[in-house]
Amino acid sequence: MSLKHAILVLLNRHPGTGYDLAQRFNSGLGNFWNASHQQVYQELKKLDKAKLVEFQVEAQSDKPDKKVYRITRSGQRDLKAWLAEPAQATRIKDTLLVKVFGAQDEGIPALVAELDRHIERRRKVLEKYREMEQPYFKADASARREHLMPYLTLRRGIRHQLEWLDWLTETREFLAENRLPAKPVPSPRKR
Amino acid sequence: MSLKHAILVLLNRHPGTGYDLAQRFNSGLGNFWNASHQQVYQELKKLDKAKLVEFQVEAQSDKPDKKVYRITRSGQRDLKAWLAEPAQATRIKDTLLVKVFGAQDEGIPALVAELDRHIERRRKVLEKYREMEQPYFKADASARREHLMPYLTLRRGIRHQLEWLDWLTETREFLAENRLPAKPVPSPRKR
DNA sequence: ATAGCCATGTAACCAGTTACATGATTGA
DNA sequence: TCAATCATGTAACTGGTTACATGGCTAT
Repeated sequence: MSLKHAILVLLNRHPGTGYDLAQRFNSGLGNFWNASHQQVYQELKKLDKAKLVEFQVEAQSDKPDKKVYRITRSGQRDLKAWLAEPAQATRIKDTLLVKVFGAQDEGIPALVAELDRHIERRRKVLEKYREMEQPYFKADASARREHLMPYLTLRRGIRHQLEWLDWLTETREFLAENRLPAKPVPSPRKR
Repeated sequence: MSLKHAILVLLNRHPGTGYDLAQRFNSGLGNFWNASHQQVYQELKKLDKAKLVEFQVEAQSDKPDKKVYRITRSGQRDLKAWLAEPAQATRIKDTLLVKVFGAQDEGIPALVAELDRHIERRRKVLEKYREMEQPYFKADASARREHLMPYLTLRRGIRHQLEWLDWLTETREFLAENRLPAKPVPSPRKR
């Protein structure tokens, strides 16, 4: 698990409320690590007890009061140590693939429709990522350097969607046209 | 979740023991849906109670007795209904990406070493998948038709490893040489 | 000897999801 | 009036991991 560290990473960039963190988990880092607000609030409580984060209550007249959390020194030490640890490679864990694996003849038309839905969704996500990519190239060198790490992970997201779309469309074709793959997956040659 | 259905999918192909299923979760389907033996035994117990699977005890003199599970009619109905349901698209959830996102200047050399380890591992997995791909192309048309669905998912696995390697190597280069990406991720043109 | 495979399980814990709960402000 | 956004939380449940436990056979 690394919800703990995902939160530390976010607070290390800049302080924020639990609500705010939950929002950030819907974009940026959230594109490859997600958490609900319930989880975030619980985790912040734990992190506070462990003195890895601290907060200040800000009273607001128009909106509810908020607790603005920030990372502590000890939190930064913990984060640094975690970043240096080796991470284990994750496996794919995907329901759609279980369905493709298990599909029977009668289920093929329904599966093709399902693949179409996924193609649609992946296209939209890709579009969103492409829009997120633009500001990086409009920025000057120093801003690019500052946002390099998030941008590198965004590149992973873009590649990931492209790869999905590639597989989804070829698989859709094979099943819809009742054809069999004729060749192994091509290895891209080095540029 | 779909451990329940992953097990039904496996037992629908052919019967097996809990131990056997746990093994199968380390290859084939297991390359994109994993489960430990502890989980499998618990789940089989539940599935048995729900009458979706049944088992027969086979006594063995040399090895411990075993329970061979098979899917029931009602299990097949359940599986069929599940296969027809839409699946939601999964998000990436990956510790390595959190680390890349959160890395600070002092941590870059360690991160490069980490990326190298991941490149090594992904290469090995790819090699394994490439070996798994060969029998498919050595088989005749009817055997290919029979193993089509598992092979299609294997193609996803291969593409996935290729995509990872692509990203890992480019990211490694950017960080090791302290260069910035000069262009957006290229879109592959249609073949 | 020792490690690995076959074969089964329990118990404790941690992570994550869903449902429930409150309450003010703002815009359609 | 209804939905959305800001802001916080609790409770119950489900899924998944780690540790513990047993025990015989086979190959190095």
